[in-house]
Amino acid sequence: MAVAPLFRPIDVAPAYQKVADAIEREIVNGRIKPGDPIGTEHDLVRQFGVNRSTIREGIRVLEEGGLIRRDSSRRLHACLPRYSKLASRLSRALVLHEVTFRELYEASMTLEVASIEGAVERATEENIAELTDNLARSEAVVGNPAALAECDAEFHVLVAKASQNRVLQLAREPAAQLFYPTTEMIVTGVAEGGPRLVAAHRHLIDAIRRRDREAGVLWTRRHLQDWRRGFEKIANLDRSVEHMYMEHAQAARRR
Amino acid sequence: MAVAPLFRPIDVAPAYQKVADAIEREIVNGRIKPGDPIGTEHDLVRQFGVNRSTIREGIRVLEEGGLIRRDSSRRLHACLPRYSKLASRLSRALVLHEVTFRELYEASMTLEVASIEGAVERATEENIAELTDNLARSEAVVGNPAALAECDAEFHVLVAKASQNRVLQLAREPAAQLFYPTTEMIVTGVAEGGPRLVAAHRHLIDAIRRRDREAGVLWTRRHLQDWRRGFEKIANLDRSVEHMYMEHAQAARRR
DNA sequence: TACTGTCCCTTTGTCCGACAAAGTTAGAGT
DNA sequence: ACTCTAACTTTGTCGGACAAAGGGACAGTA
Repeated sequence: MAVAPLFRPIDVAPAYQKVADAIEREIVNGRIKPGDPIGTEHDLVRQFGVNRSTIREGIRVLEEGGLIRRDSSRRLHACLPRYSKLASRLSRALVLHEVTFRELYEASMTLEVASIEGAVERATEENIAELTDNLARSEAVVGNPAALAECDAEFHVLVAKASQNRVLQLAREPAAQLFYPTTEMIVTGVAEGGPRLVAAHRHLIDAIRRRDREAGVLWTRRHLQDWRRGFEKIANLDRSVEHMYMEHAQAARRR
Repeated sequence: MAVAPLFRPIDVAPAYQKVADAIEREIVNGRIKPGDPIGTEHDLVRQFGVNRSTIREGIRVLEEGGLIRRDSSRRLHACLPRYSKLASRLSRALVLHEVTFRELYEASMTLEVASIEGAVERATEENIAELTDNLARSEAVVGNPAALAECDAEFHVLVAKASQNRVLQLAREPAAQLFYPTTEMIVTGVAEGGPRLVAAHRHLIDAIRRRDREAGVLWTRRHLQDWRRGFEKIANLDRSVEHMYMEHAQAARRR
């Protein structure tokens, strides 16, 4: 029998962690604003009184977390974590957890419907212009699966943006990133896939413009069901997301 | 006019980045399985042929990304990125982007309803047992706002888990983490808040047990509307999520 | 047998000093 | 006012060093 727990484990974070935490605190609580320069490594050495190696380890942590970046000249400054970078972390996690396309499909059905509802309600003229521009570019590349898949991904990002809800925008992204590569495969394999995809986008923009919620939801559902039907022609919905998809995510993260 | 592109930009990533990428690739494509040891820093020095400082910077990157961890004896091994850790990154990003409680509320309404729908459809006996256990603990601490808020957060995690949809589980978490601190404030400030919260949970478990989708959705909506009413008594829904909430996220991440 | 204390080896966290490459700044020259 | 060059600074990497903590083996003790 173990003794009754009398003490909690004490917290002795290593120095590099403390450095990272200290800088993170300043950024998160707003004393350092996005864009503000953090000093040079040498500055930080002086301020924290630790070795440059230690500082550098701390910096790596923050850089990976997206809280600081190095600009063109490699100087450090604070920045707002980019959704797409965070989302690709999540996508990676989903791959490692071997989620199935069925889970992806189900969750996306919810998330994309919520996006379109928000977009129908609150899209601005500028949002609609962006969507229209995207549609024009999609129509131009309807015969090119890779380019069309990219346009499709962008289209749905724009819809989410038009919803003016950043929580939703962020929540849908990881699943959407995993969809992207399959879209290319489907458009390649299913002859009428490309035109149907573009037609759905047209109807969605139209629904947003007319503030027609029913139509928006309907066409989002159809659009996703199209994806599903196409997917089931080439693979099983219960298969787990494959490792190959990570290439895309990795490339995207680097940007 | 630019000359025809003859060369692709060559990859000049720093060495620590290449180290991190190389290890990441092995983990993501499955050659290193979660739990497998990575070897000591010295091993990696030998394998990659770079200095230990460089290896360590690469390790920090992977550690922060959640792909590798150090066990009790500080040895490195691969691991599955934990949802809660990733989610707290996202929560932090949402705070920095100054999202409003309205966005949080709207997105959660969608995500929590989807969770309960999944749970009603697919909850296992074990899921229900966990929820019931949570309910019992909630009832025991109904007079203690902090403890009750924690139980509430856990309850909704369990509902999402019962949906058997890990994409949904992950998508809802960031928003949920930002809710948590307000729940405590509300239960503290609104007298009947605690009992109503527990009652809603009871109805939700009941709906799951009876596979009654309508009831599940209804009570989830009510539960969230209760939160909203409570929140509006103490603050404006259009206020941005405050920096103070990061303390919670930070503490959670450390675990 | 079960527990304790000890010695040794490994590993990590941190430090120091160094240097090449790339970027920045200031000054010279036109 | 503009360009070119020569310092100077900063980053990325390296080699080597050491204290502290963990793990293992081994002996001593109750």
